[in-house]
Amino acid sequence: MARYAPEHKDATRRRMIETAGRRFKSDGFAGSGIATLVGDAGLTNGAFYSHFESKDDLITTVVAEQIAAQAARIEALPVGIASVEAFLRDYLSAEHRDNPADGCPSAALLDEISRCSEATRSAYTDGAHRMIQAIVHLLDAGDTPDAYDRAIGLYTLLVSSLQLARAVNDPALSDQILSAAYRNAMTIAASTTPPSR
Amino acid sequence: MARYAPEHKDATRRRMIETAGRRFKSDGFAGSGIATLVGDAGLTNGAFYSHFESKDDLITTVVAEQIAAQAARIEALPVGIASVEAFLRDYLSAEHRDNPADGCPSAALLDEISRCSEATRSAYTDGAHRMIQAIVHLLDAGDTPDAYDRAIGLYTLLVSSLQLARAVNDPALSDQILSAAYRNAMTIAASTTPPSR
DNA sequence: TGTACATCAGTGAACGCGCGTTCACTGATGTAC
DNA sequence: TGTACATCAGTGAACGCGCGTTCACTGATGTAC
Repeated sequence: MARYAPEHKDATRRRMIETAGRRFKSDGFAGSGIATLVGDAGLTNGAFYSHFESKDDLITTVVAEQIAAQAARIEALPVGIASVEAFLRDYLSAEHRDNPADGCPSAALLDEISRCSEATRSAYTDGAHRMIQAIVHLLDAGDTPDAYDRAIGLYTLLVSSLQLARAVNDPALSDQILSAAYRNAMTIAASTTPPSR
Repeated sequence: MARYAPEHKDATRRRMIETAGRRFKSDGFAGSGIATLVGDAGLTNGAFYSHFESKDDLITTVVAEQIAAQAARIEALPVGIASVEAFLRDYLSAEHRDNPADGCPSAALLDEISRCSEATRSAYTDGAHRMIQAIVHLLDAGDTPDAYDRAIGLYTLLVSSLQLARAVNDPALSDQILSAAYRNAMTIAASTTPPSR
């Protein structure tokens, strides 16, 4: 009865979500047109609307997917300060700064999200809760209000440091922002539990 | 010879820069069209190009103006930890969160700036240097590398906390983000110099 | 003081273009007989 | 095994619209005489 195996259309949809994630993180939501998004996935214009209701539907789907992936990455880390250090080095690397398409969705898109639809903001909010929870666990400081505050602080400090390092034109300042962020993040991470070194 | 006093056109230009600053901070660069920008200043479409070369020229002008104003606000603060505290409370207030048009340009626009022209990024970079310098002075911790790192940390922590508080849909989480930012900012501000309370 | 003129800030219609979205269609495939 | 058919993922042209930008113009004003 069905022409293609049921996985076929699903695979195309997943490919769209993946390539759109990369495109949005490089060019922003407003800067990414349907023709480009669909072309990235090797399709043409009209195919879009058999996969998504609208551009906003794609944005919401991509935001949910991207932030969940980022949270999952943190959940997969071993607990403890050594692991935090390794994560910070990776997050605050020049490579991450120079490749937004492969990187953290919050750093690339956070201030655009506040201008998005309620559906998109809800998707982001769910992801933010999960992300904060994951950082609390990573810090291994118990489920205390203080641990929450520090987790939120790490989250925001990292996101904005990457944004600022990407915004400025001066390579020396950009590098300094990344290394300052590392030290400040360690200060916050260790502001109750002392670092292991 | 001249029809109007020379201040007349200058005043219109300044009005455009001011209203465009507010509009950009609410709706983003991409989300603000020329017709709207010019309408905000009480003009019609065609008047735009006798004041600015292009939309990008306006963006660059506005970014330079906005970040300089923000830096000037910090430069005007009295030095010391009590002053830092007062500034943090103001920056991290619900009012600032809920009124992006009146607020900090970095919080509203930082991740869009990395996608702007080199001219705009240069304007922002100049402002960022000045801002960091102003925070170093405000912290009154000497011109040491450590003071620089802490100043950068405060800058990024504040910006992203406001962004995150604006992005999330959940009022309780949003409030928590602001109060967490206050504590973490104080931790960074005081990470060498202890707070006065 | 009154009139003709030059200036030029601002008007508003028009330009080509790319946007998000729609839709009649194509053609590769699995199924039925 | 071979042929006719139904399915439906994907095509590509077209839609109205708002974008950034251009330009011929208007009309309020200060100056010249």
